[in-house]
Amino acid sequence: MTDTATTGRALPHPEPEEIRLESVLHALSDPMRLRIVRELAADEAELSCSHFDLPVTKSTTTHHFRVLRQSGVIRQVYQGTAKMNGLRRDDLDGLFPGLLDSLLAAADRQAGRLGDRS
Amino acid sequence: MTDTATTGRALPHPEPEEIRLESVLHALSDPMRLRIVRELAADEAELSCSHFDLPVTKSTTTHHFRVLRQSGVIRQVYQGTAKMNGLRRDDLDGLFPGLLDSLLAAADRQAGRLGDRS
DNA sequence: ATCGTAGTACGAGGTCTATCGTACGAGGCG
DNA sequence: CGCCTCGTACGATAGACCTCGTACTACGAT
Repeated sequence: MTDTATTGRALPHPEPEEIRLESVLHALSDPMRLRIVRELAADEAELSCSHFDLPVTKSTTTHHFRVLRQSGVIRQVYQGTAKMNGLRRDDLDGLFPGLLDSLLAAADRQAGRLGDRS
Repeated sequence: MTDTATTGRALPHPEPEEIRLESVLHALSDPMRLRIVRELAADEAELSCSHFDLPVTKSTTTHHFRVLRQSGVIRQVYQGTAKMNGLRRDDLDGLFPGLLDSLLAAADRQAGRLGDRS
């Protein structure tokens, strides 16, 4: 009641020890999902799914967010009808120190090189 | 003639500027290929395909090495009937500084955590 | 020249993936 | 309540991917 948290029910997330590097890399190997993660990292805040303006349908968007969540890259929480998404920075840094930053830096670098102005 | 290099013909490799982060991540998201890359990094030398004792057939092995080469992760050179494989450390470090080391460290960490003794 | 070894090519099978469309559920707001 | 928005679920489709087996090439050694 005095809880500021979620209204809806919970979503299944992998425990840190269940997160597999291969799954994380696979999740990030899709351009759409890498783009989502970059935006999430840039804003440094929880963002709703609808905040993203992806060139795919809603169904496909749901699919990509689910892949990211099930691989352990993001955390999703219902907040009313919206679903807030946040990077699992702490968990990933604990498991693979420095990896996330390197990946994000690599993505930034490539985006700059290719002229994909953020 | 005074060339110490290859006997056979050349294999197509992507130029550094053609290497895409997504392709690299996809290449490394397969357990068999990640294993190959880890061995390659550990030995710090060029290894022949047959040096690897993978639990798949020769055809499949060829396939995985091709994926790694085409994504820009390894360099392959014919040397007689053997094909020598080497990590493209310099090119990758130039494109994505620190990424390869982070990835290898992450893989090592996970292998240790899961008891996959090297 | 003959054989053996290293690796390729090609095709097939089965699985997984990305995408879509439509129909549905849950929550906020008039 | 009725409606709109956010997101899900399910089914379908087309393409990619991993795996294999068999037939083949290239090189080196006997």
